[in-house]
Amino acid sequence: MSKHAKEMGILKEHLGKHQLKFTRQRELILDAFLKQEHITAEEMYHQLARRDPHLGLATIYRTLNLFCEAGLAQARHFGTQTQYDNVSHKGHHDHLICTGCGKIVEFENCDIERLQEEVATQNGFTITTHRLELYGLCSRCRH
Amino acid sequence: MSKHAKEMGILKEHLGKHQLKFTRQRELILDAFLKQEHITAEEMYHQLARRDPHLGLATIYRTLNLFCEAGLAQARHFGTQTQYDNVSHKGHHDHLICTGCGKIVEFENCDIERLQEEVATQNGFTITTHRLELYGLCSRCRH
DNA sequence: ATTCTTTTTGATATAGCTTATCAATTTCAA
DNA sequence: TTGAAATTGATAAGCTATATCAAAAAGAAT
Ligand SMILES: [Mn+2]
Ligand SMILES: [Mn+2]
Ligand SMILES: [Zn+2]
Ligand SMILES: [Zn+2]
Repeated sequence: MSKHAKEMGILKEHLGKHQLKFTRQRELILDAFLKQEHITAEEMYHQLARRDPHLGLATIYRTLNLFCEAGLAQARHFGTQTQYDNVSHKGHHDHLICTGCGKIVEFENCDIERLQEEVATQNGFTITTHRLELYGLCSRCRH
Repeated sequence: MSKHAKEMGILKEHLGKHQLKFTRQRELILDAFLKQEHITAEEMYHQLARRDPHLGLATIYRTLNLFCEAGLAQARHFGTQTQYDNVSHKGHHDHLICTGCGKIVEFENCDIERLQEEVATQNGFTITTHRLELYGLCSRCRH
């Protein structure tokens, strides 16, 4: 049984439902993606260049977007490049980002989530998604 | 006494401190900017094309960024284009954004702000900025 | 008012990231 | 094995924002 059998199964299920095919590239990229928490398409491109020098950047982008549709990834726009967040093994969360070293810490706070709903209700809105990012310095970078 | 005398004063003070010059374009753009809550550079470009067809897009971008440095504006990245937020007459706030019609509602919630600080402290971070955006449907678009 | 230095402007090229295009290749069900 | 349909990789194109640079404008000093 392969290391990422469960996620590979989720992908295959998604592929099956949408008349998409299981390819060597998709397997390769999923395997590498699941070893990361957050990664950009470019980073993944360089990382995989060793294993398969012919893998195209467009394929990386297409495949990471496919993972988003399959629920395995979520695109996040922290800086200039899109970060693909590996959400295969976790639920909703938000982020603390160190502007010094780029460190990203995930957190979940029910109280904040609840207050967001309150704010929305007060203004007649129904929330579908939200984005909460706290930027600052981690303890190491502050000193 | 002009309509935006106070803000024009803030701009002039900033210009004076930084060896920058007061130009016809800067005056024109500030005047138009202060009539908006949120606006993109392109929108402003088209709006002002009537008054001054020769005004360049680069000048709009430069000038709106100048307003940010002077504390009159804040750049926000809601969608694909940067929204310049007119903060000349208000303090910190976050946003509710309707994905149906594009409506933007501003709000401020001290409890959320406080909880954000708590989260940061728990993780050894010192927050310098944050971004909180709630996306959903406004009451009109839900029905 | 004129001169002169510095800043600004507008047109356009360029950058940076992501998606679109398309011929060649691969998948996979029949 | 065959053949229709999807995928891939190379590269062009799209889109927003900034960089470049010669010409124009600002404004302090004369
Ligand atoms: Mn995350
Ligand atoms: Mn605002
Ligand atoms: Zn750090
Ligand atoms: Zn709406």
